[in-house]
Amino acid sequence: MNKAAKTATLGDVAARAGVSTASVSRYINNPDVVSADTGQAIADAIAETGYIPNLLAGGLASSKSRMVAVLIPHLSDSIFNDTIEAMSEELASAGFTVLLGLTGPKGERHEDMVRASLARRVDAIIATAPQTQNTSDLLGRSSTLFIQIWELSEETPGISIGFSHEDVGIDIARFLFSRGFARPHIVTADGVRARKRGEAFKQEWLAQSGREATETFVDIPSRFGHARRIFADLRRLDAMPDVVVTGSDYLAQGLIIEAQASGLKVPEDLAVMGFGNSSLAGDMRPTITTVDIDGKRIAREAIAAIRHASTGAEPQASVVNVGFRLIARESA
Amino acid sequence: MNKAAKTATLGDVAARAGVSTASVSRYINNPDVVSADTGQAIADAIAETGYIPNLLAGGLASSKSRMVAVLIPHLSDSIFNDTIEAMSEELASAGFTVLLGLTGPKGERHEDMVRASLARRVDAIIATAPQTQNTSDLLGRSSTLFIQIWELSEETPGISIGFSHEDVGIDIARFLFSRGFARPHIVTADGVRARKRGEAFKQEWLAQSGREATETFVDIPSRFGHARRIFADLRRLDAMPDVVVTGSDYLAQGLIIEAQASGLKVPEDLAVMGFGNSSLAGDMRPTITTVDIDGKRIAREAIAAIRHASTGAEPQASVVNVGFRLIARESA
DNA sequence: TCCGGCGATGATAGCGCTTGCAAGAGCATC
DNA sequence: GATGCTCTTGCAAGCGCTATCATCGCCGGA
Repeated sequence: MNKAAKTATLGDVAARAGVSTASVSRYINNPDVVSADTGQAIADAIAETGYIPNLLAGGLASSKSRMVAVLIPHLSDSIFNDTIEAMSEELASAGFTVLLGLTGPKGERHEDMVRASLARRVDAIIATAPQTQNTSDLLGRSSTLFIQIWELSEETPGISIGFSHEDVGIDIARFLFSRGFARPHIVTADGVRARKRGEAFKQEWLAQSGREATETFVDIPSRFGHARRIFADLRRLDAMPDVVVTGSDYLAQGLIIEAQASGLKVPEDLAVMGFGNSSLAGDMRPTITTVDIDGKRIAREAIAAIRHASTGAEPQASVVNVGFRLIARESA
Repeated sequence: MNKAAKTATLGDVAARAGVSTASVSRYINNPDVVSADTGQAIADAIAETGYIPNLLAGGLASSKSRMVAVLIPHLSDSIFNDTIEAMSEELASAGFTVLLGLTGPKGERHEDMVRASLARRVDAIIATAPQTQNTSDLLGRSSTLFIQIWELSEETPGISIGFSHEDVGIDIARFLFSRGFARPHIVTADGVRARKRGEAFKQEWLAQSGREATETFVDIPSRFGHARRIFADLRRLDAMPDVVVTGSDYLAQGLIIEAQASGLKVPEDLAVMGFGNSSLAGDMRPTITTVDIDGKRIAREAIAAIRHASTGAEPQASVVNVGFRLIARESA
């Protein structure tokens, strides 16, 4: 192993196999188009030289980078993690490389990340946040596919794959009402989606029960660490709610722990609803009633869209609704 | 916004600014080397054309991609998340793009990811897993910088930035002994690092107390969901331990919850030690005694190493010990 | 006045790959 | 035996940028 030796190039492989670089390139990208004999010769040459394709060069030449940017707010306690994990695995097995962009809890760095992604000439940008005015300008100019996930948005250019947050709010309201709860309190994170769920929930609750639900706001994201303060706020309410609706399983878990620590029983004294069906939800004591989002499905739809776009065909359905599932467990 | 228009290139900007492409390139990569006048002209031209550099082309030409691959086992319930988050932010602000590679809990896809990273000609690969025989061959041939984090490894080529897992085991043993615990039980994940901590812990405990610690093994990674089974196992032991040592705060949290659910008080009836100082550790009830790893520090050291290597200088210190800090809280 | 030196700029040869185009080979058809 | 296909292959022109080298003023010192 001569460490100083320059890495082998397509040309080296071609020379060794006694064919043209074009054939080697064809073999690598689509083995079937070369004859069996040359194919074998090339395969041998690749093995002997330890050739590793240079995808920078390949991307430049073909103007297809086979890279996809995944933009999310943050990593820890994130309700997106399961989706991102599924996304990353599906993308990898489809031959795409994932560029990770953390945009900050409030999307402070969203535009920077979009810009960086465009500079890398990614084939698509998958983001949990919508396009902003600035980013649409950028994207419009480059015609890069923009896929917004966890959302159904008709307005934004590009496609969106997700579910209706309004419907989630409505379903939760109906579910809790049917379970006989009387004084729900909703903890809404300071973001568009959570607000949509919150509004829909409150309206539907009013429609069902004729009474108003109470509400608290928290900084985005809804995380475990917020629970102490929120629980303390709850205790200060005129009437303690009988169920609290949260925007993430992490926060739900936190509230359950706080409630128990102060002697309340969950769900008897206080019930709690989560959101996201993170892996912890089914393992918590009590298990957490929550809303499941099918991350794998979102990932597959996203890849299908990327594939479709790369054929040059006209964009098809620009809004894909993957739905959600309310999972009734012990906590509410 | 003419969507069909080809994206502007360096040449377009140069033409518009009335300078050569070389000058534009210089301006972009190092604004100071061009005169103020041309600089201004170029800046205007860039703004007018909406130019976004093509980093694929740039990387090809300079053979510096300014991309760094970050390879981790998985995303959810991961003790690495805080480190990765820090890493990603530091890298982004240093102008690097992060390639995310999920290698699978047992590193099933480690080699694939290394190969993909090399094909992208990343400037460095940062991984939590060590090089394997196959990957060293690959890396040796390409002379790409390999940085192993969360580990101190003299053997592997490349550099490693982390801490001594043996020392962690020893410190935990001493700490628990000094707190007066008598029957520790250690839950060891099925991975090299956890084993190192486990062995060191057991030896040191024996040395301190003259008695053996009991041990259980779990599948890697140590996650929240394992807690039920482990706790059940604990109850079946001849003598219930008075403290259990885990490999992650998630698992520790799970055990605390199980213990409480079955009527035990933590730490009075059963104490629990975590590992990693994830954000939840300080917010749990009771707060979790754990070991803190300075993720930001690891990130900064990694970037320093990448910077150093890119100057072409000889590799400096190949093992950087960032240490760790045992944080005594309520759970043990 | 002349020359060395220096800062700023342009011309240009690649970086390693992809792909349209053309050409050669093999073969069935009439 | 000529014609027209299909299947493989090679040639060569880029893809958009960086970096080396040469050039051109211009200033200070001799």
